[in-house]
Amino acid sequence: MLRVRFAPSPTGFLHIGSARTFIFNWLYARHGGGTMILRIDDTDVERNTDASLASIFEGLRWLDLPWDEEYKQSDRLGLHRRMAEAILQKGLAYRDFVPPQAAEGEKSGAHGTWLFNAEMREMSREESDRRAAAGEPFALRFRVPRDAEPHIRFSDAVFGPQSKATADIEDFALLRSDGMPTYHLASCADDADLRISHVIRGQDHLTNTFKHVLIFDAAGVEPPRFAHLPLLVAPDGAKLSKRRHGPVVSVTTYRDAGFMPHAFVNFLCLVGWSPKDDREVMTREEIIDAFSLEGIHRHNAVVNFKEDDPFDPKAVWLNAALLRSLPVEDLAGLLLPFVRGAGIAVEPAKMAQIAPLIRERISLLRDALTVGDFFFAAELAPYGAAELIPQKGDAAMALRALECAREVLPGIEFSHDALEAALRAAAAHLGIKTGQMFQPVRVAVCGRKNAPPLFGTLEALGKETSLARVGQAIEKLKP
RNA sequence: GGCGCUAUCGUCUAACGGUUAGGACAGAGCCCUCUCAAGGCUUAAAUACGGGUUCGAUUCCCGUUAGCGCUACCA
Repeated sequence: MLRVRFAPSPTGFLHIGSARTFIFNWLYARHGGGTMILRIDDTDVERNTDASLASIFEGLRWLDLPWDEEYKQSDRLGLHRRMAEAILQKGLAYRDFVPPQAAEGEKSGAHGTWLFNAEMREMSREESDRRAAAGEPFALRFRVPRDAEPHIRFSDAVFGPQSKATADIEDFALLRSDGMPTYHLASCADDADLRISHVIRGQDHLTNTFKHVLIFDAAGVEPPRFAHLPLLVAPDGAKLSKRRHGPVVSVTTYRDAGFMPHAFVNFLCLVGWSPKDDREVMTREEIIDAFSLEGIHRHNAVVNFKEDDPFDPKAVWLNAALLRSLPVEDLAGLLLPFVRGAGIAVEPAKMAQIAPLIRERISLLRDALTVGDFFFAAELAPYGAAELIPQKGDAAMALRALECAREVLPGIEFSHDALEAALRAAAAHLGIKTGQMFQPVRVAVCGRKNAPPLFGTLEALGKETSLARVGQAIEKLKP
């Protein structure tokens, strides 16, 4: 039975590297007809926050990749302690009574890797039991079998055969002196209990895996299969971090800018994994179908964001491509809450008229606010009269064009075809090029030179607004 | 410091040991066109370095360099 899990710790917002780990797990589960489990690894009571937990759920729900089962480690502490106790009873762990601060000093003096405190490791069972019974606090440490087991080996589905000398593995903690399990213990105990078949996680856990293999062995459990993912890094090569890179790496930043969940998923898939052919724009089903652990890379990948632009250009392009492929009525529905969220009152019918005009001009949903600002604003942003002057023309030509427009527009139906016919006729009547006719009108109604196609724009704006803006433009041009 | 991992265009990536080292994004140019886009075409751009093995190495091995990760009673 294929069972995978994503196990975030609620110590910050959901960042894109974590999101990718979730996505890869989800894809692997769906590809193999398995079960996707969400497990909150909240054994670090000191650093957990409710806000973080909320942010993680918010981000994951937005991805729209539903999971099948959900657990929280803090509900399962009994299980963790039972496993710790079993390992202790087998003599494969021992109590360490050295207070954390004192241990710190001892380790910093060590050359190479600190391995263990001999006094604690070799303490008699009687003394250990007596001190524990007396209530003296202790951490439980794993007794790494350096003599019996010179090497620990496992085969990683991505990185291949892995081996490490036990002489290089320290006696790591299983239980803290407050009785809480450490990540290593809790993670392994839960993976075993939840019958996780594949652990797919970040490469930062690759070297931890030797410890985990040790724990599984000590517990007498067959370890799951491991697959480690290369890390997502910043353009300077540093691991993506919440602290250093801030909200640019938060999933909610993408959501709030108007990424489509699937475009975001599509982008993240392509970073660190490849379908091995030239496909890039893929549907969810295509990705599920193509997904395999063999397609995952072994080197870190850069998310190409900048100071002034937090989004990788490819992610933006993927999103733009997805928006363009949407039926216009769907796009209008997506745009509506974005525009309204900016405090602009707009009716669905009007949004439906605007959507096809801006759809090839926006990459993110929020771009509608800038690309289509003149549709939403009652008053146009100030612009210079010079903007109204067409190519190879002058102010007089602009004025004639606008006055002609003011004359013919009131008498026609404001539909695309009627507008086009009227304005082309006007150009012919004035003896100027169509562009020289259209450009002053465009600037008059949009307030800038670069804008969506004119006739549809006039239609969406309506007769009243269009004529008012043409009138204002004429005023600008009058001496 | 110790241990581990990695290395193809600016970025994401493809290439049974034999390819003019392919694609995409971003860039440049041209076309289309009422502007801007979108679309089409064209273009520039890479195997980190040094040794092997081999008839032949981006591909296999070793070394160097660089980067990253772990080295917590964090996860």
